[in-house]
Amino acid sequence: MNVKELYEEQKELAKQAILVDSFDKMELIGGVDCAYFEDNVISGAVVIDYNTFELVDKAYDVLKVDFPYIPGLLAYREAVPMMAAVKKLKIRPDILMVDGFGTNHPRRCGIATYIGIKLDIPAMGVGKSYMYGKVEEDEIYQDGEKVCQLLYSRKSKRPVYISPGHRISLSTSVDIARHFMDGGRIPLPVKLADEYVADIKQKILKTVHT
DNA sequence: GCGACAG
DNA sequence: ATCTTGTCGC
Repeated sequence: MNVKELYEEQKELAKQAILVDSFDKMELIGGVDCAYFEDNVISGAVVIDYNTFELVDKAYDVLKVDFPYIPGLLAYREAVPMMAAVKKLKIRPDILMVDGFGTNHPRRCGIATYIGIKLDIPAMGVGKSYMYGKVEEDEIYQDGEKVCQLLYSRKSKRPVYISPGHRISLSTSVDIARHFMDGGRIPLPVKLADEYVADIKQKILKTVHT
């Protein structure tokens, strides 16, 4: 498939995105992220208890990189690995927090939306840098529609970009992100997933000298 | 043609 | 994302 066809697929998936809360509970929140070494992708998923902030489950996978990084097409590089890690979890999270964007995307199909639809699971995006759209104050608009909220932690000067992916609204996504913003810049689920894959990476490099 | 667009 | 030392600040 060429870039043009992938663009079309994203537009089709975007049409299927449900941007209103569509779940009956949010007790377990998942976090997913990726790390790299040579031509491998390490994907990791964690599950955090919304009320106690405890880590209740985690799983990872290591796969060969099979797609380059192309702005706007990150999902085609990291979605399969991330979904593989999520499928290995023993405990299913009620909502998934993905490192990246959701509907705040050139074709309204960031990796959070992509994964949410593919796995039919509520998903939201947590981006670390500007992606797309008209910035007004601390929110971002596309076609006059609010698609992203900037969140600033007490410390950091740089915000985190929150956007809904699938089966969840922007406001609820922001509520959840705020709930897990204890101190640091990155919401807990994503932060733990990030530390998790970084840890797995170190263990692998330490074991397999190459 | 130019610019911009996560990780 | 990743390659990398020291260094400024709470």
